Amino acid sequence: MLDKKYDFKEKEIKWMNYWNDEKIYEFKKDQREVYSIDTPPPTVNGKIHIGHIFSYSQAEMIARYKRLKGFNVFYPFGFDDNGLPSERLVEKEQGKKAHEIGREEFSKLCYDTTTKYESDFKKLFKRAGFSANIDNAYKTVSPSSTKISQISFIELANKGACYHKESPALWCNECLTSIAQAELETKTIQTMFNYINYETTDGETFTIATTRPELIPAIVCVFVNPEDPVHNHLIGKTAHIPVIDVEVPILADEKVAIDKGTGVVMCCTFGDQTDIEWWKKYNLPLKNIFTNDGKIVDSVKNYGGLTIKEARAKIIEDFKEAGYLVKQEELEHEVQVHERCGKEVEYTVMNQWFIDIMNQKQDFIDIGNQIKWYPDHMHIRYNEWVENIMWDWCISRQRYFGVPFPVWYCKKCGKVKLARIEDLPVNPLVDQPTTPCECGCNEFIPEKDIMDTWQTSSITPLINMRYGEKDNYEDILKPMSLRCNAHDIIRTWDFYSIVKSFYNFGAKPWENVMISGFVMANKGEKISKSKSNSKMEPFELLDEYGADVVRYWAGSGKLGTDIVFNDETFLRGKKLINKIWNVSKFIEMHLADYEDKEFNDFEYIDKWVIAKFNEMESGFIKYLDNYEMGLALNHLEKFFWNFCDNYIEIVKHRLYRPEEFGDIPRYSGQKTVYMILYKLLQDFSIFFPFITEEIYQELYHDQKSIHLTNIKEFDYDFNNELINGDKLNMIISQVRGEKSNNNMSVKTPVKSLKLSLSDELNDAVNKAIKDFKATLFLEDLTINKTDKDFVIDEIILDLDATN
RNA sequence: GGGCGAUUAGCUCAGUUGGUUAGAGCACCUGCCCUACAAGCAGGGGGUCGUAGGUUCGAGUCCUACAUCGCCCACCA
Repeated sequence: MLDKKYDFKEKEIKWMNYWNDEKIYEFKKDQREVYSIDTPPPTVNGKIHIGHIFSYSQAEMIARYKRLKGFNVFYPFGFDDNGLPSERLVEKEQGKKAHEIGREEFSKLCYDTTTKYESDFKKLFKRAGFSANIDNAYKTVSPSSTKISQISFIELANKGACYHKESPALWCNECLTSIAQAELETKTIQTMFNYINYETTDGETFTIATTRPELIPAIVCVFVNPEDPVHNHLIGKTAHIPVIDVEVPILADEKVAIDKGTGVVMCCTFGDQTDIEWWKKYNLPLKNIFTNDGKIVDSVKNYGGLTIKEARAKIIEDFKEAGYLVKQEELEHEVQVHERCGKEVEYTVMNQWFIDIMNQKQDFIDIGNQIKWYPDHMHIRYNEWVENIMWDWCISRQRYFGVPFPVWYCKKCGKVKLARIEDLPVNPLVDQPTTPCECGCNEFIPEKDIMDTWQTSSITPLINMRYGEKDNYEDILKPMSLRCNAHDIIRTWDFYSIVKSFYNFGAKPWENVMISGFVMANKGEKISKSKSNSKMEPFELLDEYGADVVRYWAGSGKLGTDIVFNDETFLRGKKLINKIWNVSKFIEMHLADYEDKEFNDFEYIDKWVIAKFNEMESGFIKYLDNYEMGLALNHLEKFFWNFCDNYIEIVKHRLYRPEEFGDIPRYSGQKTVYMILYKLLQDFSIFFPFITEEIYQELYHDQKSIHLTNIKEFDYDFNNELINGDKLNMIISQVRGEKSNNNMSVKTPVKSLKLSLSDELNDAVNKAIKDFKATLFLEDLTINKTDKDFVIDEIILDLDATN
């Protein structure tokens, strides 16, 4: 017997353990078609927020749907624990910077800390009813991931797709590492636009405008546009920069915007992207005046040793004092900052490893075109990113905790020495190459840098297929069926994965990409950036509402669309769960003597509701096939409430009173509720794995778990009853309305009802006459003919009846 | 400045390929404890579908322009 009230606290733990013990979701190769899901390994930075539940649940629902459809679902899980996010977490917890702790100890701390936080994530996802392989989660920093990551790297290097070069790169002087374009964010800052006078050596004064006067000591030339009538006569002259007392040439370039600032630009190596372009194009000298930790190098007179900000203030002061500062304007503009720390990025020139992006853009677009994107417009977003990218992918990081490059440099000739595949994984700081350099030298300098964390997380398809191992899944995971993630990492995870798949295999990594939205705390306020709000803490929500209700919220809404957190949706979910429980209790009550057997003598209303179910489920499946789990749920929910409020209200009389209606009509009702509840539970199990399991085990139990059953269409085709059954229900509804308008109970007897009906509807009413009369508490029915569907001519209520 | 999305009831949102009187939940109002459920049931009020044009027999839905909001990117001279 189902309990009077559903206690999610008790039941959810029970079924969580049951699924675990019985290995309900375990993957084993068999003859079934595989559906594989490449789910994002969460970044382990300590913060678990409701956004995790939201987008991960949506993919989880797809896993459950595909399982119900008969696929052998391969649903691995992992953690992205290497790299800067983990390092920053540890630095914060220790209150010390990595270099103060020391490389080895720091790495160990990172490993231990991430493992600790991962266990919280595992708990969370299990409690939320995730059917992924959580216990065997991979770590992107583990030896096996390291090995695969290094194999991938070596394959790229051997193909010439990956190169080592001294080149300008984006630099974060907070995190002390180079970074990639994808790791940038834009931030609006208030700054000062400074107008400063320079002079030509023949005595003409001209003005430049800059927001970054501290870069003046790095000036290498001045540019004007050759089309600029006011300034083009300066071209070819030499500019004298006061205060710092240097002379630089004045050159022409059409990229200078005449109407921006003063129309005269100084080029410093490097202040921005354009400076780098000009530096390459005109072969300009290099004046690297910043130290890696954001100070002016000592060799700069007067300013050496100052921080960038201090230098900015002092230079302005000096130019002002000398009379060269013409004016200052307040300016609000966007600057690029490092997404991990929010600090403005600089540029630096050093030896780095890069993956070729710029030469293969079209291939990346082509692969994007071979993948189906849900929703479709996210594909455009991907294309936009690829088209606008400006740098090769810098994968070197001057950090500690991550995958080491399997690389040494020959001490004698300097040549790059790659590790042999069979020797992987290697750590060049500890291990030595197993063969000498081509030049014969046996001494090597190890590569100290580690790889960008995306270099490894972009190969989750390879990690999932255990690439390079003997016992692998390459045959079933090339390509994987589905990649799912939120829209913030299209440009990183999705893009880089496509890059890697292109270089490693020359093929797409997945068939489909499903992009979920973001949870917003308020309109325009990302949850990850809002202050912690206990109302939205995942564990507290799970405690208060239970996993099924939390999943209801997560599964609502439209794919790819951001949602604002609101607790009305939780309330709605709570009501739905409660209703599922209650109607199941009702049905169980009437199945005490039920035996399932072949039966074809269904009552009219039973045929109608079976047809309604079929109609609903085909729409339901259509939504799910398009990864629209929110719309699918909505669709199912709508049917379900109608089923309870309309159909159950009709059939209950027949179920309660066989002496009045007969045993066979009662059996028809029993069979109908038995079959429909089974299918409803299956459909709902995608969203509510716990309560559906509880009811399923109590009432059906034909498999070890509802999550091992398959959905099949009803064999019955009762579509003929659809339209007139709906109309019959409209009549019932209107008569009930009449009672309600008279402030009477729905049980108020109807003394007399006069209807005019079409022939078809007349036929339907006759077939369902007993149900019809019982539902309305109708005593006397008169039917006339009409060419309309129906007209209610007269309703006489028994007004003396006590409510 | 470029790209994408959104704009529908007081609030949160549905509205499948254009087709009768535009839907749901919450909130509000009126009733109803009827042997599954008051976390419920039966009803009700409430919308010129962002603005202006256009295509069409017919537009919330298609086209054009504009406005507002959000996201991504570019813009550090």
